[in-house]
Amino acid sequence: MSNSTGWAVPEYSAFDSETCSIARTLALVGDRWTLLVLRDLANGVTRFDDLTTHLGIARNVLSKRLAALVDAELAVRTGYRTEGSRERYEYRLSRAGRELMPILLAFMGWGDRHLAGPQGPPALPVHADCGAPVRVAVTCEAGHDLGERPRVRVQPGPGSRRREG
Amino acid sequence: MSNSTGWAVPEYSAFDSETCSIARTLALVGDRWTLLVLRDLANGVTRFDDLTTHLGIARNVLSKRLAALVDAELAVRTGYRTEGSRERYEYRLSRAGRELMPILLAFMGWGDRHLAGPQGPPALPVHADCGAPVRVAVTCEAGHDLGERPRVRVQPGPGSRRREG
DNA sequence: CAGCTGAGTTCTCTTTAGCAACTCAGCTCG
DNA sequence: CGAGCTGAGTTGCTAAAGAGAACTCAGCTG
Repeated sequence: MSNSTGWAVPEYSAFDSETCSIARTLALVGDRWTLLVLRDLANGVTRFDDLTTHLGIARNVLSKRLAALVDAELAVRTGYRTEGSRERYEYRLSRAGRELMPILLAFMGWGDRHLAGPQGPPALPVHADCGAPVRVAVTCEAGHDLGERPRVRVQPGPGSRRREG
Repeated sequence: MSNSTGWAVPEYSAFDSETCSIARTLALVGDRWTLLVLRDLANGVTRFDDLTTHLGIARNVLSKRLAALVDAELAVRTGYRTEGSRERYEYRLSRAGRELMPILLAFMGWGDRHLAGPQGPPALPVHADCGAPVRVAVTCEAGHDLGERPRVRVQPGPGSRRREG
């Protein structure tokens, strides 16, 4: 397979699409709502009814998404109790779930640069410890900052699988 | 609104969910296939039939996704001609589309860390200029590397909008 | 001019999402 | 005690999106 440059690509298309880490991650969080649910969990909106009203998601769909997140161990369902009420449940990010933050921040960065209105970005993420604005950067092990449109080549890794069929 | 810690969150839920840059970006690329299409475009799989066979996406769905990407100016439809054939079309990432790379690399990094099999990651992204492995990092303007589970607080930005209703 | 190719469109069927109403447990109040 | 409230769901119906296969269509070759 080649492209219009005639330049021989190292046959990316020869490798299985679903084995890719992007595809595998999207299988967990790549539906229409999950990343927004994770965003809200990260921002302290952790209760069922709060999530439905803030997101505008249908209750049955939220129910499924939360169950899937708990199942994938990206979120944890824990009991809480406010006085004068029985025990209720809320959802909090797990360790693995919090490690999705760079993905959310990457989305945020792109949206801020390309989709913000004239007034500027709707939200500003800051380092909780020092208060300085936060950004996502692509760097290489040689110490280069690859900038906004990183020139990246993808090589087959040890876990690569050729496409069947 | 509060959470089980009793700690007063600065009312994230008071702000409109759809105004968020994450939500806006997901509105463009947040369906089941678009990010995988973008991944393939980034890796040189640029033609309709190649995309259908590599991704396993239905042709009508791919058709819609590509049209949406062109419409959003994330991809460009350009003609090419191989000798002995009439002009055909392929899809390439636009400037804005290439700026989505950090998002794809963030997905890849998470998947590599959490979903790779025993053999290791399926693919290795390297800096096209120097060949060194590439990674996504979250940093703050004070120069801190926030690590894998960045402690980030979100403040209302200039373009924030309170939730209606 | 018959057949091939790449790039789609059209049609039917299944899956997922959206919406509204209903359930259910335990709490408070009269 | 029983009525009503609240948060966290479930159930049932409709609407939209995706899967799969067949069909179209333009221009090229033999």
